[in-house]
Amino acid sequence: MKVIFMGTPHYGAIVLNKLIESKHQVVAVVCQPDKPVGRKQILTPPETKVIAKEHNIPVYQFNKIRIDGVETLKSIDADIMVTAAYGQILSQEILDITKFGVYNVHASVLPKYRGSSPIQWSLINGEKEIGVTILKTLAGLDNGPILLTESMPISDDDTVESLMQKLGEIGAELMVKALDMLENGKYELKEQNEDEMTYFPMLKKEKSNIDFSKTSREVFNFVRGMAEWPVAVTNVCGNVLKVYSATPVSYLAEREYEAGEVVCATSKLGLIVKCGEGYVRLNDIQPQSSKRMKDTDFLNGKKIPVGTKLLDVEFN
RNA sequence: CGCGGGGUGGAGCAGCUGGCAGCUCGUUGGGCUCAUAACCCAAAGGUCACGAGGUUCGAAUCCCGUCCCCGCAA
Repeated sequence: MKVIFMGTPHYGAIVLNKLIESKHQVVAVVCQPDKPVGRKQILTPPETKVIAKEHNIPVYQFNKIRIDGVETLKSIDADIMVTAAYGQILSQEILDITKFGVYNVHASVLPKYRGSSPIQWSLINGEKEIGVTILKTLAGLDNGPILLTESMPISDDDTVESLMQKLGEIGAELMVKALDMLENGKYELKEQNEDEMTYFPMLKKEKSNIDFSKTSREVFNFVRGMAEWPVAVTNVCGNVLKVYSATPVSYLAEREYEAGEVVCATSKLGLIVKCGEGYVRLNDIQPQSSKRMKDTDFLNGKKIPVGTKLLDVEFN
């Protein structure tokens, strides 16, 4: 089949690579415009664009696809459109352009975890399983009928990054399979059960404060779910501390501590904080105006008194 | 010229109202302990980002220029 691929970041790139390897033909790649990255604001092309160029596939980058993309897409001779983390909402007009319409790879077992950050939310909520769904895109949000689903367990070692990689690979295979099925006409679309639907919004920086009144396990999950972006934060003596990793630890405290109080801060043991239940060690952190480092390194240069209360960071 | 922080032994930092380069950790060697997230002793390791720059009797510290790193904002 002739496929128009729409996707932007790494997760999409995994799928794109697989499609290119398959017997199907990727006739065009659509991705978000190049974005200025970093302090230097260097224009950086999305990963999918780079791959497309390597394979001499035409690339299209629309500012607003529903407005400036329609005519172009219509002019491309394709059977189907495939989306994988594209980053823009498609209009009904676009959904109708190709014979088979649009199919999407979503990183959850729908109808659970609709929304843009299923991997992150699955981690934050402490799910034991996650998966990939191939669905037909309708006008609504991740609500189309399901073609294929595959689930996999989440382990304590998993991070947003590792899951993205694994799910990207699973999703890539499923998508190729889906294209085969569609081409052969042997497939069945199953409507989603709206009663079982759950939806989670985009993550926000304003909601990145760690709530230490939760259990150490919940803090651990929150931190790893946020680790890629926007990164969990807490306020240490007036300074923002980004936390990339917090692991539950057992600790013998000399006295009772409140949730959010520093229980131990030595360069041997690390930075240990009391939670609503149990303790966590903030072992991979980034102090304000500084680089990412281990807690033990941080404590070599900075002394934090035991009993210091970690507060919320205020965002303006 | 978006705003701000910073470049000091392997790591993280202090020193910056000029005057012998310091702290915590790591490393190496030795000691103690049934044992340790423990402790004791000793050692190695730095042209203080760069500039045959400026000021000075003297600069890590003050001035000038350059480069690099980081946070915020996007």
